[in-house]
Order: sequence, then structure tokens, then C-alpha cells
Amino acid sequence: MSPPRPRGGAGGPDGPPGKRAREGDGRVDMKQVADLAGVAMSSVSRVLSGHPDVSDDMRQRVTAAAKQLGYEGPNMLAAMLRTGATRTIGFVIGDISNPLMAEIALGAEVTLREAGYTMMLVNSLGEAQRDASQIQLLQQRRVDGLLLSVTDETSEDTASALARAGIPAVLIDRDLPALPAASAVLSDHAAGITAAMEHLIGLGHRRIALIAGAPHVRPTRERIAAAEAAAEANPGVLCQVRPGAYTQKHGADTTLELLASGRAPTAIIAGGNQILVGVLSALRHRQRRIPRDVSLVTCDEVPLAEFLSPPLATIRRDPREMGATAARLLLSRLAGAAPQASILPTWFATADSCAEPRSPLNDTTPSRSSA
Amino acid sequence: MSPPRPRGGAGGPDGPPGKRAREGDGRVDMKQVADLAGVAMSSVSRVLSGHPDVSDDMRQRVTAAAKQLGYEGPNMLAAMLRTGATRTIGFVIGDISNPLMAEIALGAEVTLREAGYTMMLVNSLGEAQRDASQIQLLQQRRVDGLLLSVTDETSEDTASALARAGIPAVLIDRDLPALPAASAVLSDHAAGITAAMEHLIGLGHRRIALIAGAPHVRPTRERIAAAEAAAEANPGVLCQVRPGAYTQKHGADTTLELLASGRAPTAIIAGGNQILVGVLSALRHRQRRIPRDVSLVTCDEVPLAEFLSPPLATIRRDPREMGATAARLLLSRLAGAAPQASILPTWFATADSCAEPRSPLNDTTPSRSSA
DNA sequence: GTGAAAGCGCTAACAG
DNA sequence: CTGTTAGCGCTTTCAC
Repeated sequence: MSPPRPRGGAGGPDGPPGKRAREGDGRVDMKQVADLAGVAMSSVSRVLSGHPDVSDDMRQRVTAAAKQLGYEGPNMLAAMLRTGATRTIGFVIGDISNPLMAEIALGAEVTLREAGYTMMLVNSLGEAQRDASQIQLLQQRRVDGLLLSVTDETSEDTASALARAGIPAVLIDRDLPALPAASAVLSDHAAGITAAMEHLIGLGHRRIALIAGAPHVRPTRERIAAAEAAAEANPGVLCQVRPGAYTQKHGADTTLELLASGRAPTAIIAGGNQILVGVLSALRHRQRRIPRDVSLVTCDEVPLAEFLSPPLATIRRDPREMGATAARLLLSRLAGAAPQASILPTWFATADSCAEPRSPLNDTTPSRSSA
Repeated sequence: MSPPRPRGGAGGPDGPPGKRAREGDGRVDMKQVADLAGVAMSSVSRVLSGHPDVSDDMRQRVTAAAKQLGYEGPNMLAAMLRTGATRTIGFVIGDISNPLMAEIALGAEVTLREAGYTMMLVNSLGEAQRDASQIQLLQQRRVDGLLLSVTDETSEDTASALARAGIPAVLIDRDLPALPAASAVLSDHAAGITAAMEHLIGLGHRRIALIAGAPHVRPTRERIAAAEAAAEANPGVLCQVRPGAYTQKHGADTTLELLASGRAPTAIIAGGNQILVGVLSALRHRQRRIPRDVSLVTCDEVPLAEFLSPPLATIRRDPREMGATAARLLLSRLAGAAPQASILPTWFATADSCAEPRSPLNDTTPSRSSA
């Protein structure tokens, strides 16, 4: 904060040999350590950075001087400017308040921290525009790498921001056409959806709705593809796919619409936390009971789901591990390795929210009369 | 990354007048803009930083040159080194996977971002040691300010790390004896707890347990104080206070212990998200029904609570606003204002999880036999 | 194995 | 209003 003051006239190497006591901002710098130890700054730098070609004597003198002065280590800002490496990773996340995302961020942060990196977290709040501007921001801050869970894989802005930035990136459950060679951690959504569909079909369901999230992100696409494939593999099964948004509103509106239709589903798969809340409130509003009137499966674990009555069948994965894996992938890229993708499993855990449909061939009568 | 190469002999102002094409790392720097515009670097700096004393002509020439070269703005690393300000805020959080914390972080990040600051997020995972080391880390990274939600207000390590760092800080629902003059956002826990206690007492409860969290943080202390005060104000009411940890295990263990005692409570207040999960599983395990066998209140909203049966009475607050307020407080401190505290409300929203105790004077019989 | 020198790219006196 | 100058504190050739 304090403006740099020009020092008298002693600019050259002819400075006075005694130790200069600078009252600057109280912080000890490397030069002071060098002076006290009677060695060159470069030697101090070598010792501190663990350079191999340093004599034991040198190492000791420098260490002692540093300790004596209470030196707190190199000014990272100066080191960053000099080397261009910030040991900082930028994480562009949709919304940290989503528990799934929060777990991913936690896993990533802990892993990065262990490797000496710090994470800058920026939320894009589901706005593709913001993804791009956050990427640009992080580029300006010279982050060494990027962890990306963008809002819209097809956004031109995002693609060009990424291209301009030219920073190693790891995609988190995203598939950017513009960045075909990027590293990525991917969930095997198909496995979970397929298992859930087969379970429901096995119970006798023939009309199954998938209320999916925002269209231009990988989880939505993968889930839809898997659900449709499962339906096609089982003649007579109708899969009603409804992409839209990862919001409570989409969950609620779509559920109401489905219930009101002549072909109401006997089972619903909610494609995310928020969607689930909407589905539950719509079902309650229409007084449909689970699983008597409709069976329910949700994607991604959410804290209290096990205490709902009935407990919810859930397609699970390990988000913290996803974050840790993403971090590892990025670290290995920064260490020079080639980009690579890592696929993590999802699995279906059934529960009492899934049961046989009341009347497999004719189950349009609700539990109570409705509009 | 590329090592700096000494430039021939052209060090002084007598450099060749033509534009020098540096193939460095492809990035345009301010000097190139200055050269192309035929002005001094300092003028470019002034224009770019919006300095008032700049002629229109100058502004235009610089702007044009910058655009022509595709200049991406000042190298923030250099600016940071020079000015000492990083426009970065460090957030030491217990655990971002806690939805309450995540909301706070989101509120803070969005507000900081609007003010041109970026947030570094570090988790301390409930270990006081880590709080201290994270603070030190952030200090080394020269953050301009700190947002703190530390694990243990009494930790010596944290106190000394903070003292050494000497960085403006805003406490988030914490009260550090070591930092009496810090800014803080505080929740008025007493209001919510008092309202809940009075409601329970009004229903006829005489033995109310508060399963509180970790002992050395403000929310725990405030809640305990308010609960005890409410009990004392109502003769005949026994308040069973059980501090411990913000964990599922503490919630479960304590609930089991309370249920097994001769003086089992007729109402329980769970002091946090995680504790709630423990309480619910213990109650389920012992086959106690809510609210028939025990009434339940929880602190801090959690996504699916409204869909539990019965819906949970909850002491609420607005965590996103807390984060935003913390950010504002920090920004105003950085702008030179004196430290100040901001108190945000909490309120009690009752629900069917609270009812009259079955038999106010003798209600030790569980719904079903138990061990 | 160690030291001297040269900047990284920018900002802010200060002088004109 | 604009240019010159002097570094911020460190790392890294390069020569010895």
C-alpha cells in the first residue's frame, strides 16, 4: 500500500556494506537475508527453492539469517511476476450453493491445496455470458489452470474466451465441442439411468418420465440418451423426456403438465436436486402419493432424502471424488502430461419410492379427484 | 514460463523508433502500446487506469493503439507487485459442502466480484490447525482482506496467524477475543431460539434438549445462552444443553443418550444441518415418532426439510445475505472505513414437527418397546 | 558452488 | 498534461 520511495543515491553495487535497516512495511525481504548472511541474493533464492547445487555451509548460513530476521518467505507476487506461474487454479462453477457442486469444489480444493495450489472460485449463476467473462477474469489473473463446469457447452462466447485464454483446462462433466482435446472428469450417467430404467420396467412401469435439466450440458444429454435407449430396448415402454432447466420450477411445471396429460407417467426420474424439489411439490399439490400413484427416482444424493417417506431411490455418484480427480487431472496436465479423460461411475440405489404401478395398463385414476 | 532474454544493447531511450516485434509469449504489453501510440508508458497507464488528467487526444491515441494491437490490459501480476494490492479476498471456510456455508460463500463471491475482487476459497475442514495455516497461506498470497468463519475462536494458532498477517478481516458469525476490533456479520441467534423455546413451552413442553454444535464458536454459545435464559424465565422448564460438534454423530449419539435417560426430553432442538441428520436417524432407530413422541426443531434451513413428514419447524436466517453483508463490510474496511458489526435476524417458523407433549408430566413411555 | 546483472511489466513520484 | 525515472522483490542465465 505504501508508495515506493526512491532510496537516496545508492543505486549501484557500490552500496554501503553495513546492513541497511529499512522501515518500509515491516516485512523482511530476501535482500536483507542475503546481506545478513553475507551472501548474494541468488544464493538465498537457491537455498529457499531447494536448488540441489548448494553447499551445506551456505544452506545453514542462509537458514540461520532467515530465521534470525523472521523472514516469511519469498514475496509470491514478485515470484509470480518473474516466473509467470501463480500456482493458482480458477474454478468456474455454476452455483456453489448446489450441494453437488459444493462437494466437487471441496474435493478439488483439498487436492489442489495439497499440491501447493490455491483455488479461485467464481460462480456463473447459470448464465453462459458469465461463464465467458469469468474465464476472462481468471485469465487476467493469470491462473495456471482452469476447472470448468460451464452452463452451456455450445456457447460461442465461452468457446472464444477459452481459446483466447489458452490455459490448460479440465472439464467437469462437460463436453466442449470447441475443446475436443481437453482433459475431463466424466460421470457414467448411462449406467445409473439404465439401471433405474430397468428396475422400473421390471416393476411393470410402461410410461416413465425423465424430467431432465438444461439441454446443453453433458449430464442432460447422457441421461436422455440412456433413458431413450432403455425404452427402445423394451418394446411397449414409453419414455417421456422433458429437458428444460436445473430448476425447481421446471420440475414442478413439468410434473403438473405430465400429470394432467392423458398419458401420465407411472414413474418419474428427477434429473437433479432442484428438479426434485419441484417434482415433490407438484406431486404434493396434486395429492399424488409415492409410490402408490407414481414411483420416483432422483439423480444425485441430497442430504435428507433418506428421511423422506418413502425414502427416495437415487442414482448416486461420488462428487467429492470427481472434484479430486479433476484436480489431479489438471495437476498432471500442468506437469506436462497429455490431456486425458477420466470416467467415474454412477449407480442406482433403489428404495421404497419405487413400486409396481397400481394398474399397469390403466392407471390414470388419481388417488383423489383432481381438476 | 519462458526465461527472460537480455535485449541486445538497446536499454536507453535511444531505442530504434520502429515497432519491435517481440515473439515472447504472444502477449502484448504496455510498452508496445506506448511505442505504437508514440507516447510514454506512463501515459498509457494513466489512460487505462482512468486517471482524470489526460487529454482527449491522448486517450484516443492510446485506445486506438491498444485496440490495434489487441492489448488485453495490464498484467495484473506486475500491477500487484508494484502496488501491493491484489484485489483478492481470502475466505477461510469450515467446509463448503455445508449448504449454509455454501450460501454464504455464494453471497460473498457475487458481491466481491461486482466490486472487482476475486475470492480465494480455502476449507479448513473443522481443524483449527488448518485455519491457522490457511490464514498464513492467504497472507503469503497477499490477499487484501479476509473473510473468516473459523473452527475455534479460542485457538492460539489462529489468533497469532491473524496477528502476524495483519490483514483486514471480517468475521462471519464468530467472535474472536483476539480480534476485538474486527468487523463482523452476526446472526441474532437468540431471537430464533427464544421464539422456538417459547413456542415449545407454550405447547406444554417442560423438558427441552438443545443439541448444540462445537463449543468454541459463536452460534453455539448464543443458542445455548438463549435457550437457558428461556428456561430460567419459565419456572419448571428444564433445558438440557448438549454442546459437542457440528456432526451427524454428535446428533445421533446425544439423541440416543437423551432418550435412554430417565429424564428424556419431550422436544429437541437440533443445532445444525448435520446434527439434524443424526437426530433423525437416532429417532428412527429408536422408533420415536415426531411429534407424537418428541417434538423437533432444527436450526438453518435445509433443502428437503419441507417434504419430511411431518415438515420440520425451523429457525431460519438468510445465509446468502450474510455473505453479501460480510463482503460489503470488508469492502468498506478496505476503503478506509472503521470496523463495524452487522447483526442479521433469525426467525422461527413452526411446523407440524412441534406439538403438545403426550403427557406433560409423565411421558417416558415410548411408542413401542425399546431396549 | 556462488555472485553479478538483467529484467518480469507495471505504477507513481517528480520534473517539466 | 506528459515524459523520465526508479524501482516493487524475486529468479535465472551467465561467468567465474
